[in-house]
Amino acid sequence: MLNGRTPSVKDVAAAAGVSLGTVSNVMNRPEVVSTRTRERVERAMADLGFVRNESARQLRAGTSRTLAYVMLDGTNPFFHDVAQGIELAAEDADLSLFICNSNSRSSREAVHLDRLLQQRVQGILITPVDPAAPHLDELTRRGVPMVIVDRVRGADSCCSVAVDDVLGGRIAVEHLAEQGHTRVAFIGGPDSIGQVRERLQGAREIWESLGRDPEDLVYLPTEAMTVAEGRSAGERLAGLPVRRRPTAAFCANDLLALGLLQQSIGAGLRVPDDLAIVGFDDIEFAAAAAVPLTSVRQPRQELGRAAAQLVLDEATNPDHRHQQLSFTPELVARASTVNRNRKI
Amino acid sequence: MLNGRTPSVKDVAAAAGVSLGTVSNVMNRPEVVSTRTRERVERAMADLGFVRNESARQLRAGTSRTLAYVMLDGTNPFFHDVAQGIELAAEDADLSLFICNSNSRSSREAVHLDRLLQQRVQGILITPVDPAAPHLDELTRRGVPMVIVDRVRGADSCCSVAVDDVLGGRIAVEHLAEQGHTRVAFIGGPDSIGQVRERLQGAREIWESLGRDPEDLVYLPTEAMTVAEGRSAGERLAGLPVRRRPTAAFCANDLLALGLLQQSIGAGLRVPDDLAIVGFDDIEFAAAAAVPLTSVRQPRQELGRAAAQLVLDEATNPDHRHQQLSFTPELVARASTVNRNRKI
DNA sequence: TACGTTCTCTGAAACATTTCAAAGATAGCC
DNA sequence: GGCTATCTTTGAAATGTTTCAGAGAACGTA
Repeated sequence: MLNGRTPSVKDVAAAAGVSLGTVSNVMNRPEVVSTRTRERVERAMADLGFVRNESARQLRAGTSRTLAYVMLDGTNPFFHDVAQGIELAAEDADLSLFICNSNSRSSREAVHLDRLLQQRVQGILITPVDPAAPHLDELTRRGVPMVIVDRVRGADSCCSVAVDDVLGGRIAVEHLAEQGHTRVAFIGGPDSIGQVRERLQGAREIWESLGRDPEDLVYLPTEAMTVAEGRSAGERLAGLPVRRRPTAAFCANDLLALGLLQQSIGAGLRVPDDLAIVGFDDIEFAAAAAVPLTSVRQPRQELGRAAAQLVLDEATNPDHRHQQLSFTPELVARASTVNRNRKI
Repeated sequence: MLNGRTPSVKDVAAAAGVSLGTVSNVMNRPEVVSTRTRERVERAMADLGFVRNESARQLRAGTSRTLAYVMLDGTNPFFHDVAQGIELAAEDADLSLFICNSNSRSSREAVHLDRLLQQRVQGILITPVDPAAPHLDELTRRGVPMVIVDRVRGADSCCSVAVDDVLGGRIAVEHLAEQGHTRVAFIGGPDSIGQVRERLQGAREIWESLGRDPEDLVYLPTEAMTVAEGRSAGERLAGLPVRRRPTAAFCANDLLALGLLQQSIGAGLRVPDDLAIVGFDDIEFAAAAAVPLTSVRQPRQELGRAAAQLVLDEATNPDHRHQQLSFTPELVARASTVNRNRKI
């Protein structure tokens, strides 16, 4: 009767001598079926090796059991930590998580979103290439719950979860100023990235409020936020005339900072004595660097978890209101800025 | 007529004044429909904002458009590179990739597999916690194409893709011997992990074939393959009496090596002069470490790509034969073992 | 005009599940 | 035994797509 097919509820029903509806009840409302019947059905399922067909379930029920996260850059561990936070929240809600990676390409992002729409996922979490991209509006227009992660978006068109990047920039540079540095580099880019702009803004704000000369906060733009770009920024830094050369650098993320650190040590500089370095994100490899990296910590997992909760609220709560959650970053001082052998 | 529902083929058909079948043809066999009609249908789709319901498609067509990868450890960038390779191959075949993370927990792995079975994915790629786990047999018994990545499995029960770990162990230790080291540590564990055993075996083989005393190859077992365990192994290493203390360490992966590197430098050792270090995997952060890490490179993306091709072959080719692909690892020598200021 | 070919299009059946009104069984009570 | 209330089970309808046999139209040819 089965001839090789994978068994369906119908087969289970036949084997257990009950109707389709009863088998469905055993799966979805076990409390309404008598213990005896339930056991017989469960037995039949096990014997036949029945596995529920999720497509059919979803088609009829109209609702999927998955969330999706479209991450921006798979090579940055930061996003994996965010994903891990989402995964934990999804697990609690008994949902699966679909992880996609746009690799900073807007076209790839659009392809992923289209497919997720086809899958009718319950909600989409995304760290977009460009928060203003029209394909994001498309989602909200369709009514798909969406939360922007680690970016913000104008108006209250959707929920978002981020860290106060201006504050992050302030505390990083404040820390460097406290360590006695009078000329500081800001490394990051391209400045189409909102975070870069805001971290720089925070850096400038605190710098000026400390009464320092704006000229002494040197902006070294990069093409991307990668280790390789960090190294190249290090070379440019080394190329500056000594009088103009900063004694400390604030990098817009940890990958840049690690690249800078590597290049500097390779060039014979002592960190932090010749060059102090602050990163951003506090990824695991920051602490594990040979000179452990001072960094502005974002609560990565917490970010993901909060985002997941917002998207679930939007999906299930009829009087959901969009929120823009902002977390507070925190400075983690390590050896790349603080020299233990020197009293400050 | 739509009252808020998301539009279906039926709505498109009505709007374009054609039948259901024609709309379906426009999507799946555009060549059989006349240009005029096709354009009218496409117009209607765009106007209504039609998005195909993947569940219904899959239910009827009986086949999904997704592959899945169950990775072992989301904190190790190695697996993300493998995933990236799979993703590229999937993209070529116009499939989506579902990435799950078992976090080295067998129970979590089983949950993911069960869900993937429900989704009727086309094939499963997996780096299993335990290649002998019965829930893997279950998959093959059900006829779901499966490929083991970075592990091997007895017999020819399924395809697998891996690197020759014994060889990897040999070339790592051979390199250290060439650099003049006469006492070497092997750091890795637990030895329930096949890789650890094989890399150690390779190390021992070459060591003995070079006529060295087995006593001089010191095995320092670890609890896990993490940065933290690498640091702790460093402490144990430092605790050995000087006469017994190795001057070089071969770590079973790069995370261990990075931890060891960090601990060693923190303790004032010079790398490689006081301690040379070789890692395994050649993750991106290996090259980016402050003392760039010598490592045994696995072709990570290639591994993923090959695995995806095997699983697709199994899914589509009726006379598919299981294969055990083995890639050749390659030593990448960097500053953690080779001192530029010293002639060898 | 009649006929065969080729090109388009149609509409009903099938996929595996959930849902729900209603039927049936069981038990308690007078 | 008859009645009601409660607990179980049933079976048909519905979900949105693909498939496919066959109906129609258009066209060239004899």
